[in-house]
Amino acid sequence: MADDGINEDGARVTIRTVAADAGVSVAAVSKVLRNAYGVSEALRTKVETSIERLGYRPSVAARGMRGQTFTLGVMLVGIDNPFLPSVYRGIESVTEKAGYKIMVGLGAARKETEVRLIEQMIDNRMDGIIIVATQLGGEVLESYAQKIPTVVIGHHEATAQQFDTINSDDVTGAELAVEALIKRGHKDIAMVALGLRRKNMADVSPQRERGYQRAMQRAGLAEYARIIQFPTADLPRGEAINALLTSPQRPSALFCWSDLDAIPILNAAVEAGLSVPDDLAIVGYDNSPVAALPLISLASIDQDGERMGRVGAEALFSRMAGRKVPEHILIRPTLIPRRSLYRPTV
Amino acid sequence: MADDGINEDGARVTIRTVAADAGVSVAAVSKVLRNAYGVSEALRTKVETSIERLGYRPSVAARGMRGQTFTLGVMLVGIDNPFLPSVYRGIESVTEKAGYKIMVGLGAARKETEVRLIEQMIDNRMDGIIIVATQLGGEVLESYAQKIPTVVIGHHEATAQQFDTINSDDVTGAELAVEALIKRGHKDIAMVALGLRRKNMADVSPQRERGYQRAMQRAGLAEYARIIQFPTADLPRGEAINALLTSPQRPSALFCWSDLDAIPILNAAVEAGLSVPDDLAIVGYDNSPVAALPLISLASIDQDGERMGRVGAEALFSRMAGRKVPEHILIRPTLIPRRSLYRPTV
DNA sequence: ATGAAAGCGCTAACAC
DNA sequence: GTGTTAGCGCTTTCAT
Repeated sequence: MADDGINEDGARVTIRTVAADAGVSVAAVSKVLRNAYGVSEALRTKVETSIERLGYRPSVAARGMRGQTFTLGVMLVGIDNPFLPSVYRGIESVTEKAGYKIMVGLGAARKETEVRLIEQMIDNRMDGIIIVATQLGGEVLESYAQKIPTVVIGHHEATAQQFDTINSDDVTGAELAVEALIKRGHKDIAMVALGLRRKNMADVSPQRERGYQRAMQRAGLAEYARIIQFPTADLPRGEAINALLTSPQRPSALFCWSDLDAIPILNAAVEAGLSVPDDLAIVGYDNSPVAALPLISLASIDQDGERMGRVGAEALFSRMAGRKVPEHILIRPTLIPRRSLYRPTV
Repeated sequence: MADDGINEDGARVTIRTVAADAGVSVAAVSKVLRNAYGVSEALRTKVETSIERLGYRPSVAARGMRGQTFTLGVMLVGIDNPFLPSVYRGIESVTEKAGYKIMVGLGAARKETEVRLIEQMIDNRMDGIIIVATQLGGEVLESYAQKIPTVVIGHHEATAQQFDTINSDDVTGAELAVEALIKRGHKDIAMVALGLRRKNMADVSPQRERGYQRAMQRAGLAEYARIIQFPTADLPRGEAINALLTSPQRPSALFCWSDLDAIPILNAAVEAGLSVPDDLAIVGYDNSPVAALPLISLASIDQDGERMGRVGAEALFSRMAGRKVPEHILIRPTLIPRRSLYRPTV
């Protein structure tokens, strides 16, 4: 049992145990641990041997009291959102290489929960945090970012000074979707946007609305343009979908701000006997795994979440290294065409 | 800015700041913090007032060095698994009430990743950990459980001594599925199980295989019983599905160990022109959100993940409070009938 | 009931 | 290049 960090006496193996075992000072061990400057090769190997043999593991708590914890906080908001796993993988791929740990905060998209999680991460002395898809406002974020290096992913705040933002170019994404629909001959194209309740000018949905409006205008279809605000709660959404599908002004095509709405709408449309895409074409946003299922086959805008995660982690590291001037990075999304946009040519 | 834990001088608010402000000793403040015995009402209110005014937040790191961190580690394996969010919500509902924080470890189902995460949680001095759906073996878990109060969810290890287990009654779940298929007149019922590579007698899949075998035997259908081992990697799965669907011995019904396999199979079957459930009935396991989509409508066994999470968190608290004798709890699952099992009577 | 003081395991000046 | 030592912010005896 030499590898459990407890020696034969049942005493915990600390930096002192290692120092004694290696016949050096605690400072020497600490320096080896941190790859600090000024250790001879001989000393280093001696210490490393002892560490190995004793199964020593540095206490994160003790470290956190003075130096770095080598741990990053990642706040994932909206645990069910299919977009998050890919972002997380991207972040992880960068942090792993850098030898950093991750502490995840999971939370429903409630502001108080988010605040609690951020404070928890500050309390835990994270070296930096990445906040994904938050509902929090710019002022709150600025104030936290003052205390801890911060990167925000999936939340537009282009004038932020204290933190970086990584976003999909949501305006372009919406334009891609609308243009694809126009190319298929659609004119009466409506958009389904995120309900008012949770809206906030920094959110992604309004950006997508801008792209939608722009594309419609540019194509001279401004008269058709209309945005349907969808409720965010689940229950009333069923009614909203029905209302939309049975309305005499039902559009011929729909651009949805998220697959979260597009998928239920697609389902309801088919259930109601409509043909997709003939009676109603649909393009969603996020390219979630479900959209790719053959029975669903929902065309969608792909944000490349993994890339966003990677870029975000890299930005955080450069910020932790001392960069002060904020970076606001947009990543170009792509359209994934599927059956909800056009029938495959048989 | 009294609420950011930093006072006007820019110095961090510590327990000493609070003690000075309240005119008491640091020991007194500590006692109030921990609701320790032996503090007068007067002192308590004085201290609480100061804490409030200064916006003091105890340092988790410092706490971790001696006492409890009031933080639980939750290890969620397989970030995409749709079963996990519900378990997490269950855990959270209990810990929140108890005033405990959660630190989440997210990991692909790779043993070395899992080991790293568990050790990270021990390093971070979590007060206890909940491990969900791990691939780790019983011996490894026992050895970690010796160092930290541990509860394992979704992993059968009924003889474990050092930790508790919370599981769906997977044998019963499988029986429910098979019996429902038999009731619909099926005889030639095959099972799709988790591939050999990742198998481990403690996993859930073998339990479901037992239930399948038992139900088939009891119905006198032992001659039809066969278990198809599915590869876990994604690529070869497409071929495995095709082989299954085009085989001359294609069964009339399928029980899948997980929706993860059932959904792609259902999709492929429909794409291949088969009628579900007429040509092939399917019952999955997990009742994931996708299964409920009308276009999918996959019958599935519901594990009630939220309840499992709640029960797991409660077990952990009682273990942290001193219980030594292990608990191994089974939770009865239910069948959610949908179109993949029977056509709705029109 | 309250406080003084000794650590917990580590980092980072600073001295040698 | 290596060691000594003073904290970091808290908990916890042990006096008072």
